Amino acid sequence: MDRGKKPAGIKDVARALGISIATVDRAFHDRAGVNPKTRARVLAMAQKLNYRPNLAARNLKLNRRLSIAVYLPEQIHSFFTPLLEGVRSAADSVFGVEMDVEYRTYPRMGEGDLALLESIPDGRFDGVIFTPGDPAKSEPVINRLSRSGTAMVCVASDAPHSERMTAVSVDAYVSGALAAELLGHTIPRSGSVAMITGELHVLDHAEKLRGFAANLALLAPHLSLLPVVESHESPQEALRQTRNLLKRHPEIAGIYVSTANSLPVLRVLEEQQLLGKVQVLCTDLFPELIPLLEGGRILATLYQRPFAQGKTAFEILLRYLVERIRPERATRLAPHTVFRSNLPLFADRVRSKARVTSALEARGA
Amino acid sequence: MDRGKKPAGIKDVARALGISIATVDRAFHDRAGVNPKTRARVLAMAQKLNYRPNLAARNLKLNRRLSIAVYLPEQIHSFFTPLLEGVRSAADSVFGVEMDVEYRTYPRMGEGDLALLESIPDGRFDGVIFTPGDPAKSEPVINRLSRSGTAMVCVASDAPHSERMTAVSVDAYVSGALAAELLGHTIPRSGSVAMITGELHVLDHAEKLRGFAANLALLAPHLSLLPVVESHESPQEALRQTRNLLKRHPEIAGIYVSTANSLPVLRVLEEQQLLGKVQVLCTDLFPELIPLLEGGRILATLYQRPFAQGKTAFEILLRYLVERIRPERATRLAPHTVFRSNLPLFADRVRSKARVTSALEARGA
DNA sequence: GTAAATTTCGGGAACGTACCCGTTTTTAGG
DNA sequence: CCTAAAAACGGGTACGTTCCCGAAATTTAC
Repeated sequence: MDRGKKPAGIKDVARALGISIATVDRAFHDRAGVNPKTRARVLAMAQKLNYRPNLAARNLKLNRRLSIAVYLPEQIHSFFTPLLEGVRSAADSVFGVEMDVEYRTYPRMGEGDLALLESIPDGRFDGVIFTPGDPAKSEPVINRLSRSGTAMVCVASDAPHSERMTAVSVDAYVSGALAAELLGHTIPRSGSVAMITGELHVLDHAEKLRGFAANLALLAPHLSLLPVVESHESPQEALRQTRNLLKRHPEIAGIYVSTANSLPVLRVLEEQQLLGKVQVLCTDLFPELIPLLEGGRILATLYQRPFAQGKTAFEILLRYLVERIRPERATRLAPHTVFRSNLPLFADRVRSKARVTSALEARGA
Repeated sequence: MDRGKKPAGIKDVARALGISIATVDRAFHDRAGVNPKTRARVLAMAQKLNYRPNLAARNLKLNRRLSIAVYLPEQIHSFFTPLLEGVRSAADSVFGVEMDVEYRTYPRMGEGDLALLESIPDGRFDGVIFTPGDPAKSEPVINRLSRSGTAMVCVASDAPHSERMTAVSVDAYVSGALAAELLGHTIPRSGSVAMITGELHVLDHAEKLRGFAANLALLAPHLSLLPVVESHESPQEALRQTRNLLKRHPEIAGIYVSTANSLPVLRVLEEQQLLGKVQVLCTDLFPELIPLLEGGRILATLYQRPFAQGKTAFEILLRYLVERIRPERATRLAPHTVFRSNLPLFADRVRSKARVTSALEARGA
């Protein structure tokens, strides 16, 4: 069906003024070689006739191809797989823009990401979506590429002091704050709570701690915060530290695990028969967590919506590349609080774990 | 920047086989007049050369224009304004597809929506996004338009027994379930809770009740559910009913208001000095709710994410119109649980209330 | 005043695809 | 084996835009 009068094209404007198409084109694009008066007349007529450039024709003629790189870690699988799917989903639903997307992965954050970024020559890509492992060390590369005109988009993590164009992530402070408020609401009597995190020198984790501590004091004054436990994302370390924590504070009323690596902590709680007695808040969602939520063994998990992060990052990047609309310095998504009752809405996507392939791919769109 | 080798075009395939472009085109489109063997060779070569149709060229040649209607109520303002913004946002970020979008609004659900739909001639639009007021009464129009080839997309509400293509809304059952679980977690002692809804013959509200009742029994057996209160979306009725409720059950421990029209209920609670003592859960987010959440007077609100609903609905519709990808029968979004601590992430969008204009608009994209 | 330099403009090709129309090849029928 | 009909295929144009190149108009220089 193609009802609806088509808006005026460049040749309609030319005909209305009795001038050539070439001149109208020059006027529209502020190119040299057109009399200022003529230009004014053209613009006025364009306005009057409601001129709309036919983007299909423009793209065809210009034949511009966007070149985009997506470099992500494979670990943590349950997080970066859906994130990548989000990027793909957004990339797949682009029509009318020719582009090549190069997907690459590396084992885990901090292992090879820097080398991968550094291998990008100036001007090779129009945009790069990536997760900065060590923000400080990444800065030089990010700045170099940014200055060479490559739009750098951080996702899941951030390098705020670099010259990246924008960053998409979940608001970490709010995650921490939410955890504090939830524990405050669900632990009626006074008691003490603990936070188990990954590495505090990772910005996100530090932010979560800030949010947690501040809001615990504010919204749950009956709860006291024990010293933070850093697991350094190591299962052994997490096991040891958690056992230590529980030995020294057997009366603990709540635990907030602010990293997705929560399984070791949960195992210790399980073996000490504390699951269900201690209020536990986790981070992110993966298959092992589902039965625990369903059984009410843990209160909730703060889902960082990797799919939405990937999708959003790509949309923002594309919008900039096509329309030169500069995004905000950062986009902070709201985490989803997943309880037992709303779990079914999230569990489906998590259960179907697609594999991350390290292949080099390209697609047109 | 336009690095990246362009994929094979139709003429590359033709040249590789030593045949004409026209024949390749016929083969690709299953048109008559091509030898089956030739067709097979063409398809094989296309595969081998990684043929990708240039959508810009195709669109230019076909010159198809999509015609889309978006018919929404103005009331409830705080909900449908962002919903419309979501639609607009999605429509604005479409490149390479020429389309006309006709936005129209009517005062409130049930007032004029049916007439508006009925006024659409067969084949006038490729797709329609709308909110069915009375599902049963809307069915005939929806079916007529659907059969005539118009993709009908329900948003915010649904007409599940009609032949609409798909529907986008928040999962109402889960909303109710979530409310039950939250009250269960935050009310430690046994007590009774009430649900105040709009109209139970509206599918959404009935679903919320189902979810609430079922999960209250399951997850919060210490709470008993009082008879449901129907406010019929009338402020006077809501005031009267709420006063009545509180008089008969002064010991009430929690209230779940499952309609966005929660202000009358809150006013009664305020005047009886119960705000902060009774756990209150609301629905949706509007300016008046913000200070109440900030002050901890109400526990949380179940935000139905109108912006996301609008955006999603448009994306799904466009995807179908362009790529003929049929969506699921329905898309159920997860409501956001907005507490005091994560309120800032939502409050901004709510505070800036853009006006809904009833103008007829068109835009190219 | 004329020639040269400069500005302003128009003609026309090309981007990759779809499709009309005319030409060639194959098949059927006697 | 010839003819006619049908099937298979190729040439060429158009979609709306961009942009090169050359022509025309205008300004500048002497």
